[in-house]
Amino acid sequence: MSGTRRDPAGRRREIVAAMADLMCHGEPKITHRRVAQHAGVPLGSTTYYFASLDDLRSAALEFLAEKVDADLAETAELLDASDGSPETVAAMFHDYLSDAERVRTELVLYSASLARPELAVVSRRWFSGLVDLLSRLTDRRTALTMAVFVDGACMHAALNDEPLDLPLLQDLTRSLMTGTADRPRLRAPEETEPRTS
Amino acid sequence: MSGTRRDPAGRRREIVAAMADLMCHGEPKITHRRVAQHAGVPLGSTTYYFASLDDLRSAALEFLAEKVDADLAETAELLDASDGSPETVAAMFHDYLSDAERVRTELVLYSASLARPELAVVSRRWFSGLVDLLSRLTDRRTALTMAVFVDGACMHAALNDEPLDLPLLQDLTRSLMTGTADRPRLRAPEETEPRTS
Amino acid sequence: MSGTRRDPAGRRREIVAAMADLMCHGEPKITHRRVAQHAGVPLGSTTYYFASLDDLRSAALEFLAEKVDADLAETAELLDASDGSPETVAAMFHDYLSDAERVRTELVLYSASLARPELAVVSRRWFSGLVDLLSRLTDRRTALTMAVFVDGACMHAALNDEPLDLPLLQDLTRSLMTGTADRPRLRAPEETEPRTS
Amino acid sequence: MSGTRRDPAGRRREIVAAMADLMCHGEPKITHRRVAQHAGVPLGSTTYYFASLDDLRSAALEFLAEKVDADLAETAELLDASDGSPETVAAMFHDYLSDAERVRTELVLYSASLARPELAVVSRRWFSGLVDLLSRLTDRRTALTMAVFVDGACMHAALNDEPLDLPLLQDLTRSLMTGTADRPRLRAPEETEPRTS
DNA sequence: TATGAATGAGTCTTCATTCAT
DNA sequence: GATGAATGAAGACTCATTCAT
Repeated sequence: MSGTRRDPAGRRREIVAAMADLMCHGEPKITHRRVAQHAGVPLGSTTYYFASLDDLRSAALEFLAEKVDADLAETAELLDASDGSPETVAAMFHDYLSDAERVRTELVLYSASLARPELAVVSRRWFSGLVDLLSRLTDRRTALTMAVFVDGACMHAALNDEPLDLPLLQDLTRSLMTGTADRPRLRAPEETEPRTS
Repeated sequence: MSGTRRDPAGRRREIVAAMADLMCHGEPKITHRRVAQHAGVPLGSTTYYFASLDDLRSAALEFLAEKVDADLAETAELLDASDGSPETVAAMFHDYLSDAERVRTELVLYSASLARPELAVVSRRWFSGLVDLLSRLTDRRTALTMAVFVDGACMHAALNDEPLDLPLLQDLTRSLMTGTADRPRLRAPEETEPRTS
Repeated sequence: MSGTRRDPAGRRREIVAAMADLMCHGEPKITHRRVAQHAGVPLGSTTYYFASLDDLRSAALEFLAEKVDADLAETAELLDASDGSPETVAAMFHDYLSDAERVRTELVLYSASLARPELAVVSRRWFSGLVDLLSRLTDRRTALTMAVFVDGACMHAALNDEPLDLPLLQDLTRSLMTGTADRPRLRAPEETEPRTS
Repeated sequence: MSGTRRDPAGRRREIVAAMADLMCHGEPKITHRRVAQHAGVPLGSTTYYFASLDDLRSAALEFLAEKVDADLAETAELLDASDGSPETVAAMFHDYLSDAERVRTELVLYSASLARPELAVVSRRWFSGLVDLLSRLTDRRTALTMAVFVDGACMHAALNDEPLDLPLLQDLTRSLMTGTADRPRLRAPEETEPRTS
């Protein structure tokens, strides 16, 4: 009955989580009232725990960054327990991209960096964390390439509400990790139009 | 009488461009006054030409979409005039990613899509336009893969204020387009700790 | 019917005057709403014309300072047209102190200087203006003394809602300006208690 | 257990003193938090000891009034122990006016009276106390005149952060108490522009 | 047509006050 | 008895929008 009240840390976290959630859903007009309502706390609480709405926003972004770190760590474990084959990696990518929430989080983090340069640090941490992770499987340069691709796949997933299909991811990882594609892909520009020449 | 005045269409466009510019720079609080100031027009103009701020915002996004289309068309021409080799394509990517403004525009368009689903159409148009473009060079599936990578590279460029380096882009395009990498990249997990040599 | 509206300067002045009036009456809690109500204008007007409540307060103090200057100038004219005798000066003091509004204004100006050192300039201008004025009648040192006394008399009048009585003012001016009192005033401390010793 | 705690009366007094101090320094926005911080006590204490902020404010003004009374009493003693000569009185005035804190206190008390008529009682008590005091040295009417002057000198000191110079005070007290100035001070208006000499 | 004065709705923020602990 | 978490009322301030000119 009273467990909920008088739990400063918990309440604070609830508010932050609510703000983060709204941000990840692209809410265009986030106000104290909206956050309070979403968190199920009275208006005053949002201002009691945070000196300004901007502070709350910062806390939420930090919160998201931690979530990203946690995801990264979790993925690292899975990776270590796996065989590290392109197929497995592709499957993990697919799983990752299937989590709409997570995918949006990344987009939010990225676009927030635009307006607030100090946030770029967080986004870059995510990115370099991913590169580090992939470096366990391949050389650093390829890991970087793969990470860039994953970012693009995130955008794509955020935009289409579904991840790229698994076979494509498999092809890509195989191609990048082994340097061997299953078939030649070059096509001359002319080829596009004419059939019979 | 001076030529600058009495050009309704021009003034309207100035306002739209100002709004678009502010949006691309991540301005957090865009108001009529801010846009008017940025465009160098009186406050009243912004409300005279647009029924609401939201209308103006929509016009700006349309404006950006057109810009994207124009970029796409321009790139298409360049591509047609080129030899279509992976190196050339990589160079074009590099050029494209070097334009910070453009790269930001894409990120803005993407994150705006999050908040306003109707915009996802615009973003998807950009993406499929890119795929169509690349399809002139390779099969549709590879083109899709490349487009995803370009999106990722855009995010990366927006975040780091500089594009990925050209060699990496070259490796990637070559790898995807020819299915041939210059060297094997797979590294077995075991390899990290050599057993018997 | 429309003369009142669309008169920016006039409306601005109304608001300033309302604020000044409230300040002079020692209103403890001056808010936008209170000023708006007192000036008979809508709430928005008070924020439209002044970037902040503090700006409005500053404008009001400037307004009061101008009023003080005007009073000073007016008094100067009266003084020039007078015979400059102590009696006349005393009478003018009495008139001055009889204006409750004016007397309060001075107190407000003084106490505002406490909280906002930049206002001390205004208060000092009033004071030195008074000294200059009195310097036309007597030496500067005596003028200073008289000005200090007038300040004290202002405080007294503000506190008691009525000026010091005329005879006292006459005695004082005569005493200071001529250096001649009508009777000796020294009384030995012992004299207070014992009658017969 | 350390002696500092468990001293309700002492803590109460600390809070009151902190409030009084803030008031005397012209703090524009006095809140519970501000007082608590200034007094070095927890926020709760300020509401625990005083039913409302207004109560606390009243207590502080009472506190200041007592301080004024104490000053008055102390001055009375000094006066009784002195020779009561104008020079001595002037020196005492000078001492009094040299205490910036005290001088501000009076101004605060006066201006507070404006907003809260019930405080005028306190201010008048100070003033009549001063008159009583000076009445031990001279007739009541002159004492009143001197008290008014001292009030003016307080304003002047508060505004300039330093008291009037001693010689001026000496001249004034001598002039008022003996009715004898060291030199004639009248200057005829004509004198400004000499006619025929 | 074009502009800026005008206004009130809505937001952030502060804070007196209450009250669980 | 003391304290700080908690909250809603209230104020400063912003600004979209309206409208007189």
